Amino acid sequence: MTTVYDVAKLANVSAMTVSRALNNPEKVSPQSLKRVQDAIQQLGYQQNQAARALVTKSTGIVKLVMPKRLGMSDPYFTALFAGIASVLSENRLAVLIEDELSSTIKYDGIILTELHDEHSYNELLKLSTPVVLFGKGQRLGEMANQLDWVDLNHFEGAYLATQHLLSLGHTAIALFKFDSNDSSLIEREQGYRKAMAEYGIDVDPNWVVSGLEDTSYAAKSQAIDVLSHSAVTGVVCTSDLLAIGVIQAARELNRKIPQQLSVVGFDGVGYDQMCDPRLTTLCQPVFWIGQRLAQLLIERIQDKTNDLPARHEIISAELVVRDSTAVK
Amino acid sequence: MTTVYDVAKLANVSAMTVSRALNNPEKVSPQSLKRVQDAIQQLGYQQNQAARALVTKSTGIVKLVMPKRLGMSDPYFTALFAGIASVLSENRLAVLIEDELSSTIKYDGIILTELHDEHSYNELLKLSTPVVLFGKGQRLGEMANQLDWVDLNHFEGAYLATQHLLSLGHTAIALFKFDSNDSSLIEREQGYRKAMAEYGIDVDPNWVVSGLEDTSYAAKSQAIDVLSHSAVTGVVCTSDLLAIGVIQAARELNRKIPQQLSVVGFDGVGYDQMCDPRLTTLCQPVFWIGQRLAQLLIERIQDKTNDLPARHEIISAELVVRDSTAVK
DNA sequence: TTGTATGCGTTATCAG
DNA sequence: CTGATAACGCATACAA
Repeated sequence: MTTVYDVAKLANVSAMTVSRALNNPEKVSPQSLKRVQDAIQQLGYQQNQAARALVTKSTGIVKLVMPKRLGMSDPYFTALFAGIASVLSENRLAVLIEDELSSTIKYDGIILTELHDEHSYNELLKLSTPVVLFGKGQRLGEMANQLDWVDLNHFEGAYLATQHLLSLGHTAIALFKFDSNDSSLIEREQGYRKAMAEYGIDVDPNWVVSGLEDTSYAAKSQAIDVLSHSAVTGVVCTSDLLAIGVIQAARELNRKIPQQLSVVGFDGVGYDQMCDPRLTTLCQPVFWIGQRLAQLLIERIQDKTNDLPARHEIISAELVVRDSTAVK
Repeated sequence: MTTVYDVAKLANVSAMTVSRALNNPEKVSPQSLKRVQDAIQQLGYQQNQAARALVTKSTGIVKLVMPKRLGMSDPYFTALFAGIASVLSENRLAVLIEDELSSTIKYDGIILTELHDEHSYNELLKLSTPVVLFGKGQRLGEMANQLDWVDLNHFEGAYLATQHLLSLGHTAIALFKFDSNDSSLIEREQGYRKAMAEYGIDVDPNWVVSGLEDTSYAAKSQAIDVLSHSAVTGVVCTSDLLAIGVIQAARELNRKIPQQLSVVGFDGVGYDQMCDPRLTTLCQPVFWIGQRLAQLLIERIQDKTNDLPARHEIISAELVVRDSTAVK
């Protein structure tokens, strides 16, 4: 293994100059710099991260805690990961994925996609490491506001989806919610209700279907029920999977989409692409969200002053109108 | 930060004994061991990986090179990753994901899910690190046989899928292949042809549709063409996405599934779950494949003798019969 | 601008 | 079975 000393010898400088050339090139004379760089080239020298970490107490590694349910092959988190990784690798940081907080591997910062409870939060504080949350971490209450986070504008998203159907002349609009004790779903329901209220429509309790598993089958069986027993002509779903289930139900009931029933999905990652007819959906910029998560973390890692305030970013989703919605 | 010296002082032993207690407990007297363990408990001591890595030249990190196209949110690779991570974390190894071979972070071993060419292979040899391939790495030719790999039995899979349709009385069976210069698709076609030959059926060239993008839309438009101009009653697809496209085409042509057309998918990860009717598919044990990849790598990392032969595992997929296939 | 001495926390070596 | 010492490769502090 070639070390700074090998490089130093070849470049006719001291090891220190090599180190500087690597970390603070501006503090080295152009001539020395050039000689060092040539030597590095020639020897194919690579910094030893372990030695560097030992003395700088930094690792070049960012830890990403993915939700446990990720194992169930979710395109959403794959896209999120891709966004995170893209920014991190630009900054020469590696991503380390684990499904729990504790581990023996050290890291410079951590991105949490799911913060279960106060217990996790306390562990987090013990680590005293830069951290960014995906989602408001609402279950932490006030504590979450002291941390950086990036979240989707769930309220606005559902509002836009509902307004889209309303503007097409629909009035009997159902909401299909999958089960989650995450506040994001509460906000989506609020967005739906806000839009309905603005159009002066009383929401029939039967229109709001909640507690669903997030699968097309769960949505399908519920949708068959709702569509058979009510005059609903539009459905807002909180995921594309649910929307696909509703479309399957409509097919079984011989309701044409979009002529007799309009359906809006939510997420726009993966599943919407394979729906027939093409799904109108609220498309989340998941890749971008991942990038922002990474960017905020990097800023915090690089912040020496330690007085960076907590930053909170709320990102908008965009309604992509395709073939599953039409005028009533 | 507490170090071995802190622990040593508290346990009334030397730092060396602490180190031994951690790495070779059997070489320490039971009394000392107990005192050290207690001290570790009490102080909440954690090994400094960087320092350890510096001297042992090991990192506790396994690198996983995912295909670049992963960014496109593919449930297949998410499942594969989950399998890999499960085994690795059991062995206190962390997973580091990157999309290219080179990086400054050191690692103990590497799992490659996509080996592009000889160039990559040469880089690999320079690293002289334990490596396991996902897939035969056929494009490396002979070289691949010197490496460990795990692959699916593509031939058998396609053979089983085709045989299933044949046993249901179908004779005009099409094959939908997505575009890939990977040998796995060649093998799948061979499996299809073998089954057809065994039933004494001549394959009509029009039945074999290749060069498709791996999307439901690509399959749909092609399928409309094929189904309109031939007497095909069964379709074997090389992915679930293609199968979904074929089903969409059938719907558009008013062909009932499975009464008028039987369709078999391939993969059984993610997309098959949301198909209507439920998709008969060749289900790959992707999670298990991931686990095997990790296991082989760990064995190679732990192998001191350095004379472990290259191991090659070929894993079978299982035909899961659901509602998209029926007797002719 | 450059170089020297020193230490980061751990384990290998070798002596006891 | 145990301990003293050196070394891993790099960067910080200080001196030149």
